[in-house]
Amino acid sequence: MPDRAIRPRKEFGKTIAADITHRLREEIIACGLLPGEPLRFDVLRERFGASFTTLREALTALSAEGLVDAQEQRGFRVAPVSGQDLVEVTDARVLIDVELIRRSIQKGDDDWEIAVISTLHRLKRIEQRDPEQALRDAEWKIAHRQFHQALVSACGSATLLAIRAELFDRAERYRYLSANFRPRPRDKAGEHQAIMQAAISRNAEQAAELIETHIRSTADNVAKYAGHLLEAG
Amino acid sequence: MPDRAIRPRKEFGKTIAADITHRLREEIIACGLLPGEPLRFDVLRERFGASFTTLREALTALSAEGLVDAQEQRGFRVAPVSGQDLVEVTDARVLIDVELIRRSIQKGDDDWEIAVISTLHRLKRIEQRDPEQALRDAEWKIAHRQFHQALVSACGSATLLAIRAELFDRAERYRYLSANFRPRPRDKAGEHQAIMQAAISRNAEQAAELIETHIRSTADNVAKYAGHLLEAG
DNA sequence: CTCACCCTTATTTTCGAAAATAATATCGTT
DNA sequence: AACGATATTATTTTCGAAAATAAGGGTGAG
Repeated sequence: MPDRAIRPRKEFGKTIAADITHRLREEIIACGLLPGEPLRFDVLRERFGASFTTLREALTALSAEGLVDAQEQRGFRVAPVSGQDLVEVTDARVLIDVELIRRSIQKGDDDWEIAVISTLHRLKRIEQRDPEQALRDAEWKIAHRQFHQALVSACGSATLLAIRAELFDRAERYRYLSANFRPRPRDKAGEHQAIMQAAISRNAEQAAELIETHIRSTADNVAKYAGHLLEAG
Repeated sequence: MPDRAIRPRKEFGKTIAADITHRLREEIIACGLLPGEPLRFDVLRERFGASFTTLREALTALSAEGLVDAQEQRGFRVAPVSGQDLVEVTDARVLIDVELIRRSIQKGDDDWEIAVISTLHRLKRIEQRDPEQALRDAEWKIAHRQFHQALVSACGSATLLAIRAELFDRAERYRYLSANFRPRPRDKAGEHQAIMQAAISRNAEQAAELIETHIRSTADNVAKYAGHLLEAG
């Protein structure tokens, strides 16, 4: 494996640019890079071991996703957060997720049901197995994302799924941002269970209602306990 | 104006990359670059007079907008078209535009009404003034875009407006693609007039219905008269 | 004749130097 | 001291050469 020696870092994607895009996205979502923080090339160059132009390509891609803010001739910075933005992202997510879960419930086949059930199962196992938080969080967040992804995966529109994925990422960043300030959520396990049951029993109206409540209550929680972070910038 | 001599091409945006992104977007939408066509750097370099990396940045941005297809290690090509994609874009547009026009009707102030009325007025003037087609088309398309933009501009969500704009561009490309094959549309002027009236009189339900019909009938027309172009790619 | 392999060519991808621009500090004038 | 103009520094942006990768072509073994 001589490649490994020559170019150690290329875990995701075939090109370095795609890899860096992926790593930067993860860091921004997890607030390892804080909202509003300037993204200077010198710093990024050292941190990610890539050249100006490769970094520039990654930042341009993330700019289109709404995670990075490009200020022409004055560089890039992590996209700032705000109460207004949180409201917009939440509203857009409700609009799209509600529609997509309706379509998935209408079109979903056996494989879809299996995906919904198994991703929820994994999520619950993680919640039960390890009441610790540190290790749990990363794994839980992946499982959580996959469950919600599975719910809408049968909607039939790659276009809307791509838009949904971007909005999910933007919302996830707010959850990370507020994670240290808000208490553990009330009964998320119960909510997920109810959503799964409504979906599998093909009760579109109930599933739509539950999803909307789920998304909005999470956002409300963020706003309630991290409101002080949303207007400073 | 010494800048002009040193760097002739920078009409849009402050950076060359932003300018090229803009010009490439226009050409792809207008099908000056055809769906599926490979975008080789040698060719683009000569055509746009920019370097590899600058072009790469532009292509990356357009890739995120769905107008360019990035194939890792194998370059870029104009995003292909298909019947499935047309259906998805149309569906997504209906979902979002219908919602945004409802919100605009609820929130729109005097300035919004003025924008709707005046953009429609301009559109009608162009239609009446110059029954020629060649010159009309470019101008008409701009006015048409601005009218539809005005209708939803008061919705209050920059997030959803950005998503809407991307979908509009993708749909516009299909209209260009089919322009040479389909007859002049039936009564677009009448449809626009009706939409404006419903909006101004704050009849949200009627406006929503008219917009949906408007979007779907345009897409149907494209599929009907340019169907043969949609599966070759 | 077919297929796998290596070699050659075409193309993309990455890099760091150099140019362009913005930010900051310095200085002279009022 | 306050202000504006100018020089200095910091940072971004652009470029084309060089490295990496894919595509194409030919050769020989089976």
